[in-house]
Amino acid sequence: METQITILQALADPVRFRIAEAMKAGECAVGDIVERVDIQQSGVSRHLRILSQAGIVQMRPDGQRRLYSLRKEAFDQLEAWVEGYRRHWEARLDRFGAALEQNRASARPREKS
Amino acid sequence: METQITILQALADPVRFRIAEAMKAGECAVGDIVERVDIQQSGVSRHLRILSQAGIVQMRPDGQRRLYSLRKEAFDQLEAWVEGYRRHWEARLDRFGAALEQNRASARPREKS
DNA sequence: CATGTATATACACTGACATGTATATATTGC
DNA sequence: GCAATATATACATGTCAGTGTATATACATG
Repeated sequence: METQITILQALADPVRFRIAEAMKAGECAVGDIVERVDIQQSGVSRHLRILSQAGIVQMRPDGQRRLYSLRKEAFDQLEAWVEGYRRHWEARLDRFGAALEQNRASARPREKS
Repeated sequence: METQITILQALADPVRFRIAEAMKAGECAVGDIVERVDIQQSGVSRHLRILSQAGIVQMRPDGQRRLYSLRKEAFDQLEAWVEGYRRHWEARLDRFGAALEQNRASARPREKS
Protein backbone atom coordinates (compact mmCIF):
# COMPACT_ATOMS: atom_id res chain seq x y z
CA MET A 1 0.00 0.00 0.00
CA GLU A 2 0.99 3.63 -0.29
CA THR A 3 1.20 4.26 3.41
CA GLN A 4 3.86 1.65 4.00
CA ILE A 5 6.39 2.88 1.49
CA THR A 6 5.93 6.39 2.84
CA ILE A 7 6.86 5.10 6.27
CA LEU A 8 9.82 3.21 4.83
CA GLN A 9 11.10 6.26 2.98
CA ALA A 10 10.81 8.36 6.11
CA LEU A 11 12.73 5.90 8.27
CA ALA A 12 15.35 5.08 5.65
CA ASP A 13 17.20 8.32 6.28
CA PRO A 14 20.01 7.77 8.79
CA VAL A 15 19.21 10.84 10.85
CA ARG A 16 15.49 10.11 11.01
CA PHE A 17 16.28 6.51 11.90
CA ARG A 18 18.33 7.73 14.85
CA ILE A 19 15.57 10.14 15.84
CA ALA A 20 13.03 7.33 15.91
CA GLU A 21 15.36 5.15 17.94
CA ALA A 22 15.95 7.97 20.39
CA MET A 23 12.20 8.41 20.82
CA LYS A 24 11.88 4.91 22.18
CA ALA A 25 12.83 6.54 25.49
CA GLY A 26 9.64 8.61 25.33
CA GLU A 27 8.59 12.13 24.40
CA CYS A 28 11.35 14.36 23.08
CA ALA A 29 11.54 18.11 22.64
CA VAL A 30 13.29 19.34 19.52
CA GLY A 31 16.24 20.53 21.55
CA ASP A 32 16.74 17.10 23.09
CA ILE A 33 17.09 15.61 19.63
CA VAL A 34 19.44 18.33 18.44
CA GLU A 35 21.82 17.34 21.21
CA ARG A 36 21.87 13.70 20.10
CA VAL A 37 22.17 14.28 16.36
CA ASP A 38 25.03 16.01 14.62
CA ILE A 39 23.01 18.44 12.52
CA GLN A 40 21.56 21.91 12.92
CA GLN A 41 18.26 22.59 14.67
CA SER A 42 16.61 23.61 11.44
CA GLY A 43 17.44 20.23 9.98
CA VAL A 44 15.95 18.45 12.95
CA SER A 45 12.73 20.41 12.55
CA ARG A 46 12.57 19.46 8.89
CA HIS A 47 13.15 15.79 9.70
CA LEU A 48 10.43 15.92 12.32
CA ARG A 49 8.04 17.38 9.79
CA ILE A 50 8.76 14.52 7.41
CA LEU A 51 8.28 11.97 10.19
CA SER A 52 5.04 13.70 11.14
CA GLN A 53 3.68 13.71 7.59
CA ALA A 54 4.49 10.01 7.35
CA GLY A 55 2.42 9.40 10.47
CA ILE A 56 5.40 8.15 12.45
CA VAL A 57 5.43 10.84 15.12
CA GLN A 58 2.89 13.17 16.72
CA MET A 59 3.39 16.57 18.31
CA ARG A 60 2.10 18.03 21.55
CA PRO A 61 2.79 21.67 22.46
CA ASP A 62 4.20 22.24 25.92
CA GLY A 63 4.81 25.91 26.55
CA GLN A 64 7.33 27.12 24.05
CA ARG A 65 8.44 23.56 23.40
CA ARG A 66 7.05 20.94 21.07
CA LEU A 67 7.12 17.41 22.43
CA TYR A 68 7.30 14.72 19.78
CA SER A 69 6.48 11.07 20.35
CA LEU A 70 6.11 7.93 18.27
CA ARG A 71 2.74 6.87 16.87
CA LYS A 72 1.97 3.21 17.41
CA GLU A 73 -0.18 3.01 14.27
CA ALA A 74 2.82 3.52 12.00
CA PHE A 75 4.67 0.57 13.45
CA ASP A 76 1.53 -1.54 13.36
CA GLN A 77 1.48 -0.79 9.63
CA LEU A 78 5.09 -1.91 9.30
CA GLU A 79 4.49 -5.04 11.29
CA ALA A 80 1.48 -5.97 9.16
CA TRP A 81 3.49 -5.38 6.01
CA VAL A 82 6.39 -7.57 7.14
CA GLU A 83 3.87 -10.17 8.22
CA GLY A 84 2.81 -10.45 4.60
CA TYR A 85 6.27 -11.76 3.75
CA ARG A 86 6.23 -14.28 6.56
CA ARG A 87 3.14 -15.79 4.97
CA HIS A 88 5.09 -16.03 1.74
CA TRP A 89 7.64 -18.41 3.25
CA GLU A 90 5.02 -20.41 5.05
CA ALA A 91 3.40 -21.02 1.69
CA ARG A 92 6.75 -21.91 0.14
CA LEU A 93 7.44 -24.39 2.89
CA ASP A 94 4.11 -26.02 2.17
CA ARG A 95 4.94 -26.32 -1.51
CA PHE A 96 8.46 -27.50 -0.74
CA GLY A 97 7.07 -30.24 1.43
CA ALA A 98 4.73 -31.32 -1.32
CA ALA A 99 7.60 -31.32 -3.82
CA LEU A 100 9.63 -33.49 -1.47
CA GLU A 101 6.79 -35.96 -1.40
CA GLN A 102 6.73 -36.13 -5.18
CA ASN A 103 10.52 -36.37 -5.48
CA ARG A 104 10.60 -39.26 -3.08
CA ALA A 105 8.32 -41.24 -5.38
CA SER A 106 10.49 -40.71 -8.49
CA ALA A 107 14.03 -39.48 -7.79
CA ARG A 108 14.72 -37.13 -10.71
CA PRO A 109 18.08 -35.35 -11.20
CA ARG A 110 18.23 -31.55 -11.56
CA GLU A 111 18.02 -30.00 -15.02
CA LYS A 112 20.92 -27.68 -14.19
CA SER A 113 24.52 -28.98 -14.56
CA MET B 1 21.93 -1.88 14.05
CA GLU B 2 23.58 -1.18 10.74
CA THR B 3 21.98 -4.06 8.89
CA GLN B 4 18.47 -2.85 9.46
CA ILE B 5 18.83 0.62 8.04
CA THR B 6 20.55 -0.87 5.02
CA ILE B 7 17.49 -3.05 4.47
CA LEU B 8 15.21 -0.06 4.99
CA GLN B 9 17.10 2.08 2.51
CA ALA B 10 17.00 -0.69 -0.06
CA LEU B 11 13.26 -1.20 0.25
CA ALA B 12 12.41 2.49 0.47
CA ASP B 13 12.84 2.99 -3.26
CA PRO B 14 9.47 2.64 -5.04
CA VAL B 15 10.83 0.41 -7.79
CA ARG B 16 12.65 -1.89 -5.41
CA PHE B 17 9.57 -2.01 -3.23
CA ARG B 18 7.55 -3.21 -6.19
CA ILE B 19 10.25 -5.74 -7.10
CA ALA B 20 10.15 -7.19 -3.60
CA GLU B 21 6.37 -7.37 -3.69
CA ALA B 22 6.46 -9.11 -7.07
CA MET B 23 8.89 -11.68 -5.71
CA LYS B 24 6.32 -12.84 -3.20
CA ALA B 25 5.09 -14.98 -6.07
CA GLY B 26 8.42 -16.83 -6.12
CA GLU B 27 11.63 -16.82 -8.10
CA CYS B 28 11.86 -14.19 -10.83
CA ALA B 29 14.19 -13.84 -13.76
CA VAL B 30 15.36 -10.32 -14.56
CA GLY B 31 13.21 -10.24 -17.67
CA ASP B 32 10.10 -11.06 -15.66
CA ILE B 33 10.70 -8.04 -13.50
CA VAL B 34 11.40 -5.75 -16.45
CA GLU B 35 7.92 -6.53 -17.73
CA ARG B 36 6.27 -5.49 -14.48
CA VAL B 37 8.28 -2.33 -13.82
CA ASP B 38 8.38 0.75 -16.01
CA ILE B 39 12.12 1.14 -16.28
CA GLN B 40 14.90 -0.16 -18.50
CA GLN B 41 16.54 -3.56 -18.01
CA SER B 42 19.79 -1.97 -16.92
CA GLY B 43 17.98 -0.20 -14.14
CA VAL B 44 16.40 -3.42 -12.96
CA SER B 45 19.80 -5.08 -12.80
CA ARG B 46 21.13 -2.21 -10.73
CA HIS B 47 18.17 -2.40 -8.36
CA LEU B 48 18.69 -6.13 -8.00
CA ARG B 49 22.32 -5.57 -7.13
CA ILE B 50 21.33 -3.15 -4.40
CA LEU B 51 18.75 -5.58 -3.05
CA SER B 52 21.35 -8.33 -3.15
CA GLN B 53 23.98 -6.29 -1.33
CA ALA B 54 21.39 -5.50 1.34
CA GLY B 55 20.79 -9.21 1.81
CA ILE B 56 17.18 -8.99 0.67
CA VAL B 57 17.46 -11.20 -2.40
CA GLN B 58 19.66 -14.05 -3.54
CA MET B 59 20.56 -15.15 -7.05
CA ARG B 60 20.66 -18.56 -8.67
CA PRO B 61 21.95 -19.00 -12.25
CA ASP B 62 19.69 -20.96 -14.57
CA GLY B 63 21.20 -21.22 -18.04
CA GLN B 64 21.55 -17.75 -19.42
CA ARG B 65 19.07 -16.42 -16.90
CA ARG B 66 19.50 -15.33 -13.31
CA LEU B 67 16.70 -16.28 -10.96
CA TYR B 68 16.27 -13.94 -8.01
CA SER B 69 14.35 -14.77 -4.85
CA LEU B 70 13.72 -13.23 -1.44
CA ARG B 71 15.89 -14.08 1.55
CA LYS B 72 13.95 -14.82 4.69
CA GLU B 73 16.75 -13.59 6.96
CA ALA B 74 16.29 -9.99 5.81
CA PHE B 75 12.64 -9.94 6.78
CA ASP B 76 13.40 -11.67 10.06
CA GLN B 77 15.73 -8.74 10.72
CA LEU B 78 12.96 -6.28 9.93
CA GLU B 79 10.47 -8.10 12.10
CA ALA B 80 12.89 -8.14 15.02
CA TRP B 81 13.53 -4.43 14.59
CA VAL B 82 9.83 -3.53 14.54
CA GLU B 83 9.34 -5.80 17.52
CA GLY B 84 11.65 -3.50 19.47
CA TYR B 85 9.11 -0.71 19.05
CA ARG B 86 6.23 -2.90 20.16
CA ARG B 87 8.08 -3.45 23.43
CA HIS B 88 8.30 0.33 23.76
CA TRP B 89 4.55 0.71 23.90
CA GLU B 90 4.07 -2.28 26.15
CA ALA B 91 6.46 -0.65 28.63
CA ARG B 92 4.63 2.67 28.42
CA LEU B 93 1.30 1.02 29.06
CA ASP B 94 2.74 -0.72 32.09
CA ARG B 95 4.06 2.53 33.52
CA PHE B 96 1.06 4.78 33.02
CA GLY B 97 -1.86 2.41 32.99
CA ALA B 98 -5.11 2.60 31.11
CA ALA B 99 -6.31 5.80 32.85
CA LEU B 100 -3.73 8.00 31.14
CA GLU B 101 -4.61 6.42 27.80
CA GLN B 102 -8.14 7.70 28.28
CA ASN B 103 -6.89 11.20 29.09
CA ARG B 104 -4.72 11.22 26.00
CA ALA B 105 -7.68 10.24 23.83
CA SER B 106 -9.75 13.18 25.10
CA ALA B 107 -7.04 15.81 24.50
CA ARG B 108 -5.65 14.73 21.15
CA PRO B 109 -3.27 17.18 19.44
CA ARG B 110 -3.91 18.14 15.87
CA GLU B 111 -1.51 17.36 13.04
CA LYS B 112 -0.43 19.96 10.50
CA SER B 113 0.44 19.44 6.86
C1' DC C 1 31.80 -20.39 -35.40
C1' DA C 2 27.95 -17.16 -35.87
C1' DT C 3 23.79 -15.41 -34.19
C1' DG C 4 20.44 -14.41 -30.85
C1' DT C 5 19.09 -13.92 -26.12
C1' DA C 6 19.70 -12.68 -21.20
C1' DT C 7 21.99 -10.00 -17.92
C1' DA C 8 25.59 -6.87 -16.12
C1' DT C 9 28.34 -2.65 -16.30
C1' DA C 10 30.38 2.01 -17.73
C1' DC C 11 29.19 6.65 -18.48
C1' DA C 12 26.89 11.06 -18.44
C1' DC C 13 22.90 13.50 -16.92
C1' DT C 14 19.32 15.23 -14.16
C1' DG C 15 16.28 15.85 -10.34
C1' DA C 16 15.58 15.40 -5.66
C1' DC C 17 16.92 15.90 -1.03
C1' DA C 18 19.62 16.90 3.05
C1' DT C 19 22.24 20.62 4.93
C1' DG C 20 23.57 25.33 6.67
C1' DT C 21 22.63 30.23 7.11
C1' DA C 22 19.53 33.49 8.00
C1' DT C 23 15.07 34.87 9.36
C1' DA C 24 10.24 34.44 11.03
C1' DT C 25 6.96 32.97 14.59
C1' DA C 26 5.58 31.74 19.20
C1' DT C 27 5.90 31.56 24.16
C1' DT C 28 7.75 32.90 28.73
C1' DG C 29 9.47 36.16 32.12
C1' DC C 30 10.71 40.78 33.40
C1' DG D 1 6.42 46.16 25.56
C1' DC D 2 11.12 44.01 25.51
C1' DA D 3 14.49 40.46 25.81
C1' DA D 4 15.35 35.58 25.80
C1' DT D 5 14.34 31.01 24.51
C1' DA D 6 12.37 27.39 21.46
C1' DT D 7 10.92 25.99 17.12
C1' DA D 8 9.65 26.56 12.22
C1' DT D 9 10.50 28.18 7.52
C1' DA D 10 12.70 30.44 3.24
C1' DC D 11 16.53 30.25 0.36
C1' DA D 12 20.75 28.81 -1.93
C1' DT D 13 24.00 25.04 -2.42
C1' DG D 14 26.16 20.67 -3.01
C1' DT D 15 25.83 15.92 -3.20
C1' DC D 16 23.96 11.63 -4.36
C1' DA D 17 21.03 8.27 -6.43
C1' DG D 18 18.04 6.67 -10.18
C1' DT D 19 17.70 6.69 -15.14
C1' DG D 20 18.72 5.91 -20.13
C1' DT D 21 22.01 4.87 -23.75
C1' DA D 22 25.48 2.19 -25.17
C1' DT D 23 28.45 -1.61 -24.56
C1' DA D 24 30.39 -5.85 -22.49
C1' DT D 25 29.87 -10.55 -20.91
C1' DA D 26 27.78 -15.12 -20.66
C1' DC D 27 25.03 -18.76 -22.42
C1' DA D 28 22.35 -21.28 -25.99
C1' DT D 29 21.31 -22.81 -30.53
C1' DG D 30 22.02 -23.93 -35.16
